[in-house]
Amino acid sequence: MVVVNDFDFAEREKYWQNLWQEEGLDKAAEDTAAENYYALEMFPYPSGRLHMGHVRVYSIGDVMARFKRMTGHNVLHPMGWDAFGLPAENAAKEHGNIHPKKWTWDNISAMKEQMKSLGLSYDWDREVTTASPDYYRWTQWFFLQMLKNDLAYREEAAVNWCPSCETVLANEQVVDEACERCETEVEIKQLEQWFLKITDYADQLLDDHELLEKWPERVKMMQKNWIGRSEGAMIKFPVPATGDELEVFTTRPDTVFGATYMVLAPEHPLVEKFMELSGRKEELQDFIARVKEQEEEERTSPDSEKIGMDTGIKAINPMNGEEIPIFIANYVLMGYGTGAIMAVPAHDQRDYDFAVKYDIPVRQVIIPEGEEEWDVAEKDEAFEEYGILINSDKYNGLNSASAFDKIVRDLEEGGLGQQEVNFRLKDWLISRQRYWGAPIPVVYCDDCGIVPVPEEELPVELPEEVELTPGGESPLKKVEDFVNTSCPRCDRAAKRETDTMDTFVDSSWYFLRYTDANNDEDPFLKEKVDAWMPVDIYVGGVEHAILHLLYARFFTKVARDLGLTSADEPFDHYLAQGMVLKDGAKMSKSKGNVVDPLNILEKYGADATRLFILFAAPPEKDLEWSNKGIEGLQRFVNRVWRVIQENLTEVKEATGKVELTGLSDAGRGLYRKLHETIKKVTVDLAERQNFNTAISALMELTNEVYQYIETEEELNYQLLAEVFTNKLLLLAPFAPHVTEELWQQLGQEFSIHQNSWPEYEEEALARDEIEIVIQINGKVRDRMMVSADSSQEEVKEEALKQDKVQKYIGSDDVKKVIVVPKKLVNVVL
RNA sequence: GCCGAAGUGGCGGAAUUGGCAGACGCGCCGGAUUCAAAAUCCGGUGGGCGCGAGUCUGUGUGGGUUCGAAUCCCACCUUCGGCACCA
Repeated sequence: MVVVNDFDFAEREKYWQNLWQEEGLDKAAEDTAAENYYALEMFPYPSGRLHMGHVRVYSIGDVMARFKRMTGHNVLHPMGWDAFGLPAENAAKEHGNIHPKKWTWDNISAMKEQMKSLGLSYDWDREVTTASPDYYRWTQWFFLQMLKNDLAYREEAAVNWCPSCETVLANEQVVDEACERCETEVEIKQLEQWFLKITDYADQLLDDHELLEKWPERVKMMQKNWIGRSEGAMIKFPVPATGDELEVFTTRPDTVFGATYMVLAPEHPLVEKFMELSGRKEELQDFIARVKEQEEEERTSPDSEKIGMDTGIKAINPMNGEEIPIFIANYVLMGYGTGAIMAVPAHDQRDYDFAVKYDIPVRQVIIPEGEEEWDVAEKDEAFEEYGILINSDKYNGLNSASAFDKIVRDLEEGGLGQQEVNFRLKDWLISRQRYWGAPIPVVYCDDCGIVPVPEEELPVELPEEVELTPGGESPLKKVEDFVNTSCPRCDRAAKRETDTMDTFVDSSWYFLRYTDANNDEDPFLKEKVDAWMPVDIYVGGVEHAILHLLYARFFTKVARDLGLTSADEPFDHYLAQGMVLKDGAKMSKSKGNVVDPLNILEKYGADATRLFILFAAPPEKDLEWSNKGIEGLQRFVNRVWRVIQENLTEVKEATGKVELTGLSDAGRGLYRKLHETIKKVTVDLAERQNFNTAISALMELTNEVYQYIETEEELNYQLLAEVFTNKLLLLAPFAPHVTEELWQQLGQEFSIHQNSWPEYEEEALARDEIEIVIQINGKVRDRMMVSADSSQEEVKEEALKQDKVQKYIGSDDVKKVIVVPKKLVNVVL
């Protein structure tokens, strides 16, 4: 027996990584006849250290990229850096004099090295860094295009303020009233800020989910909930006392005859005017102050008590001319609809509770359709379903749906309302009072107002000399050289915008830039972007389901409407990969359960690490890290290695193609297993992205090779040569280093990664005899071998002849026999 | 409250179209090798009863459809995720 050493991953992995890089194996070609394939993983924030979550996403993406290269595709597999953001500023503050720029670039080079040591096959010629002026120049350019097309605007609004990050946040970045980054509770402030009009695209973002067949349903559902489309009507209620018209949004115009009062949110613009007229100004002021003191959470919880106060002012119901009181109450929010409602206590439980409390009339206008009866007064509960109209004048007897249409039509004719769709989604607040971001390229001129920086003057570069002191304003405000400029329009002294852009803006278009990453004339050429877009597979964490993925979809649609690309959607297939857990919890410093990939790579090597993280769970599920588990995969690598070492000389000498007819039974079995494995791994990669089952199939094949070698008297080295080379090809996307090494040892030409993916032979899969399971009354009782071409009738008869079957039948009657071809026979007694 | 996903051995997971439940790996048990160990190789491993051939039982719970259900239907429980006084 030959004594062999295990694969020396520490030395050989590095060797191959360098060689691949020198040979430029991973570069995407352009204008080839091959079909393009764009494999992308969410680019990281350059924190300086890779974590296990990174190892997982990038391993998944790399397998897909390598697999597609082998199946003859021209693959674009780029990487870059989401390099703007707060951690760089915080690090600068904490570690004294490190400039965010230096910190960021140092981290990038460190992480790049770590990625290389994982054997990831990126085309580094297309690397993008969002914090680099030649990238953010185009981020600013995008902003200017949006400004030009009324998709960017500045407005005063109630916004979320994170006191710890000292900046405003978009709604998407607030989770449970706290900052998504630092979990500090946000404050609501009235401030003037920059917004992007994502609401203009609300309908498209919703409707085009239909195009996204290869997206997880739950992600589309989350976006759907977030966008929150509801159909209804805008109705105007005249207020004779002031001459105003009070606009409300309702999804139930069919219940308009049941409106017995109106409610304004305390922040509603008409509140002030109504208070003056009410004659009870002070009481109302006290009340509003009380509501505003309530914590946001308390105020917006469905369980909290509804409180309100009558203003004494009346509105007129436009449908029946009835005069109804206007209340101010805590349960109506300024942030949704118009901040005012028509209250229909009989058909809305909240209004019902309020009406009972304040002794307001309840008028039922809908009754259930059909048998059921529902009297609101009797049940002491609102009836919220659709039904048949009553007490509604000429609309009586109609069902809700047709009453909805008729009432809306009549309102429209009278100029008193119209059909309307309302969204929960709000415009995207993108300005940030931070230094380390792309400056918003506008100038404020006393005479000309807001003036965009001319495109040829881009980028508006971030000044390097800056003092990062706290204060709640952009640090750029204090950089006089930056702030003081001249107006591009009138040339008089003017001031620059000092806010920078949300980093999610940077990441909303980076996948477009990769397609033409080094273009310094344009963000990208249309022909290049169209050659690659949409991304064929996009891999990343589901924590971005709403944030990044919604913004990226929005940007792509804007780019399309600007004529920059033909793509409607950025990502054809989104693979939402699960988290990497340790001891059942997300790895975190505070829990002390962090496993550092660098230690793991050092101890087990890149191949074993990649294999384990792909094997331990299907990609979309959370994965429990296990040090024992990775040892198992290292064992597998060495099993593959060892069996080839032990037979290397003979296998290298064996030439020629295996002849099916010349094989022994055991050889035939191994040959079949090889082709079954080719089929299985191909389907798992191409159709299911189930890397775990693909790897287990390769383990089975390896086990079978060991079986064959142990049991077969005279080894067929030709067969083994064919099994080994094909197995290495199948394993290459998962474990690129050890397969390359073995490939070379077998005397094959560099590089295995430039070889074609193996194809299975139908005839190798064929069997002369197949095993048939025999069930009696659905329970497995026996099995038998039959010739593969037996007819159903023959199988049935053969089954009934079996001793065991006869024993079970005994004296009973056989009622029925079910034959499933090539699988089983079920005898029903 | 509304919407969605999931629940399978000691553990991670497999079963792709309604057809042998538990592939593969971890762990554990046994054997070979060794002076001994590590490593490696081989075998066993859902639970109950049985010396055994066997046999009963088993995919969150309870029903149902079917010759046959982890898979389909109904009801429920649990966990996770999204939205939530949204008018």
